[in-house]
Amino acid sequence: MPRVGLNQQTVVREAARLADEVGFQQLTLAALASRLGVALPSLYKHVRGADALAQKIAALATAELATEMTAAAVGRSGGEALRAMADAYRDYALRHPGRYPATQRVPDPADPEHVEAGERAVGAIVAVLRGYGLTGDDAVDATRALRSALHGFVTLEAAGGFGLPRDVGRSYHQLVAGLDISFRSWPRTGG
Amino acid sequence: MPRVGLNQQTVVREAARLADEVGFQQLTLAALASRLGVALPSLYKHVRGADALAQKIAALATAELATEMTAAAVGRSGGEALRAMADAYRDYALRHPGRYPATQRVPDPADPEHVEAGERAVGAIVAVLRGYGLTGDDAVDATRALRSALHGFVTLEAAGGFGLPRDVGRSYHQLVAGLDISFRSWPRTGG
DNA sequence: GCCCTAAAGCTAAGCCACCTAGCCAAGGTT
DNA sequence: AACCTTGGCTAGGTGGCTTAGCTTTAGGGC
Repeated sequence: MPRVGLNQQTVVREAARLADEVGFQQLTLAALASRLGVALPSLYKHVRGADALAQKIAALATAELATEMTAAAVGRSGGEALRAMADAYRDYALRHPGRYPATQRVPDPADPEHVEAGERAVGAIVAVLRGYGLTGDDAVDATRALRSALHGFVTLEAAGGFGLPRDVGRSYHQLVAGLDISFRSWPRTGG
Repeated sequence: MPRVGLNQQTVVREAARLADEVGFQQLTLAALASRLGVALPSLYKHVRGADALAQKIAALATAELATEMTAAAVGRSGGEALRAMADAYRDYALRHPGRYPATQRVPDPADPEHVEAGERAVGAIVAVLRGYGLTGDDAVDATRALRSALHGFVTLEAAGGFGLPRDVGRSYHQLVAGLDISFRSWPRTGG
């Protein structure tokens, strides 16, 4: 039996690719194993199990998303930064329909890379909000609002929740424009 | 073998109750059957299978949510209606953590009650937006924004995505306040 | 160059979920 | 009373995930 030469990274990357094709929920160890040219139990040499694999995909996807959000916002500020970051966010979700849902998994404290990726993602948002003068509790509230709006939108879009013919991209831009207005007039609690 | 006297409604209602206890994803036909005092295959006399059951729970939950949203908005308008409806929305999600995710399933065209429930839910939102003078394409965009924001928030909240100690209810109220501001200054495209 | 060992692969087997087939009894209808 | 619909059942099959335990590869030390 010739060795395929897998390691955790190759397994997780291929799993992420497969998830993008078939959907995160439909990702199965059996399909992944056959894709990698290996019998199913062999995967356990590289990954602890299905849940651990999901967590690793989450760490990967969160890191990728954080990187793209950060890249979009760099060199911009205020509404421009917000729009660029929001576009990058939706872009990622559309390009990676399988990985995206994984990004919402709460980071595993036992996985430093996952934790760090989550912090980078939130950090990107906080940096943009600072451009609106939002800090402290205000920034926490605004971060939650921004995450909710973007996540909710791309989730509903992916689920086919927007049935009407109205262009979805336009709706997204309106949503982001609304966030811009909200953040500019966000009530300052001084927290 | 004494008959238990099940029918589709009792099965679906108990399934919804069970989902609220264990989570929508963790709902299993085996657990439901044992809860109903019946062997697993007997459920198939009332429900076509696991997916059909999920769809029926979705129809039930969507109808309940639509009713509560409508009730909250009745007799109110503008920001007051928006806040009441948003509170009802989050309330429902918190009270019914198992049913809530089902409400995001796109209505089954073959199930008139499901379709009608979905229309009532959207109708409640549209009615509130009319109080802001939003109609046509503007209303479509605003509906999508509102759904995204509320759904995203309660989803992240349920997933434990809000780690910081900052009070979640306050953040939600800020989010809704932001939506109020956005809708008041929503760009009118005259669509 | 040989051997030893860690690790990467394998087969076998068990658990649990969903689903189908086909049987039997309960209970209302004629 | 006989009948037939229907709601329950058992048995059995599929496809997930997982563990146990074996084999062989491949690399490092002598």
